[in-house]
Amino acid sequence: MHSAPLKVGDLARQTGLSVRTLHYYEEIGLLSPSHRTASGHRMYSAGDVARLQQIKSLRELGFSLEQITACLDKPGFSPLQTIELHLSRLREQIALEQRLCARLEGLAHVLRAGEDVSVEQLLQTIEVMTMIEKYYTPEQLAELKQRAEAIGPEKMREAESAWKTIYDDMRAEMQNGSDPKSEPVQQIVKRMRVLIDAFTGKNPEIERSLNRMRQQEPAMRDQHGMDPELHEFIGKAMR
Amino acid sequence: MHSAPLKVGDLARQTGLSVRTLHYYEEIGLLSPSHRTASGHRMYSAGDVARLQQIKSLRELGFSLEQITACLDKPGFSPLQTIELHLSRLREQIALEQRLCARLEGLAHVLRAGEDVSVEQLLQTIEVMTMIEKYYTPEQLAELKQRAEAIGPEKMREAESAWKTIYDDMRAEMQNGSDPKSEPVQQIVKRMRVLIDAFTGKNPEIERSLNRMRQQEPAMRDQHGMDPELHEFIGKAMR
DNA sequence: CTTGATCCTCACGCTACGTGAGGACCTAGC
DNA sequence: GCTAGGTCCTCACGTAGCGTGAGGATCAAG
Repeated sequence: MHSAPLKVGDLARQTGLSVRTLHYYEEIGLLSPSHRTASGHRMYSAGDVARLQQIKSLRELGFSLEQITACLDKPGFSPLQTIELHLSRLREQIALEQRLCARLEGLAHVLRAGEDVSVEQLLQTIEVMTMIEKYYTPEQLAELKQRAEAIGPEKMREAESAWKTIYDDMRAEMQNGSDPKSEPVQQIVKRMRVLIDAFTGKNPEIERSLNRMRQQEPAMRDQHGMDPELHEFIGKAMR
Repeated sequence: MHSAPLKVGDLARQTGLSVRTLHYYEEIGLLSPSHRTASGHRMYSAGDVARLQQIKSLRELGFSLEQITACLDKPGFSPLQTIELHLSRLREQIALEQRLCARLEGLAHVLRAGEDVSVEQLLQTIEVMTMIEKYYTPEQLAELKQRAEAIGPEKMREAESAWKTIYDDMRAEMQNGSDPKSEPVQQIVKRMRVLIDAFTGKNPEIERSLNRMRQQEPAMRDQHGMDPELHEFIGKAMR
């Protein structure tokens, strides 16, 4: 009536584990076969198989072999507490990975937009992203992301090139020796206003964050071929 | 103008890494200090520091040290593809962990309901849960879960005890020798119907799954003190 | 009796470092 | 010049959960 004891290979096939795994489980005292033949071959009884099933169940729940050993061998063991601890850690890890996922998605998005995906481009994008995350609150970032999706990628590229022409025009005015308060310069400032409002959504908090970042991060300016004099000139023009 | 080279301890403090980590990065050829003193002390230049910053950025994105080495040292390297691969694996892992989380939550929920949280209780609950997951499709499980939440835990416990009295009453009828088709037995069947409908939500798919499980899993019956004769009797009564 | 499958133990490999051990070097104060 | 405390060096073992051989014994079938 009782099933015959199994050899390692048979048990391995039956459970889908490897022979090495069963050896290891014995090595750490988690599952020892209840019998050995005279020649030293392991013989697993039905009870051993049942225990292995339990081990597999607990493994699928993500417990470590050490925890499983404690759970199965210590008599007064509280599983609920262990599970809750395990759960809290798992939830934390998921939250962490989701944040990471969001960052990677953003990164992939940016890289897909530009065609050159060199390592330098990657590293600079990362740098910009971490910098951005430093200056904006998570809520602001969510708002920015939402607005970016509403606007669409073509409009984003248009804005990108609009900034370039604005900088070119500004530089031309500066090299002409124009007064920052003069009419043609103020016209360019109006074009900047439109773009900035499109970016910030006229949210004053976001505009403050943007200004803080522009002031404190010299690396940001280099991106668009911005030099200190031009920066100074634009600063005057915007007042 | 250029910053002085740093010793390991200084670099470690500056980056928040450990000295051992920096030693290790050199060991695997990821970051070697560009100079050593005559006595063998490592001296990290500003360029080394910059490279370390890049390494840190890529590490925060979850890349392995081997991937980072490849990324930084091979000239023709496509980051986008790597990131997308990384992303897909990460998303898969998150999905896996979320399923695991749901299972652990269900487990914790069941364990909190009953007061005895012994290891046997835990293992039996796991067994029942995996069995349930085998017979119902994920959509059906979601439906069941939703209904369970709508009903609330007290009603669940009421249903639990209602089942017990139904089994008791049925057993009494059986031991009285009643005909399964007789009026009092059919009254009990009606009470069963109500409970089953409450569980299945009158969804015929779910009822089919339930019947399949009841037929194929003898272990399920033992839970409520069900024996083969009683099972047989109830089967006749329900036709 | 041979042959191929299976079994045994031993032992190194993997990741990304932590944690000493034992000894050389550096800087400050005396 | 000497000492003391801090910092540096290399070497080497430990982690979790096995994978992957090496080299040899045992088993079941023909």
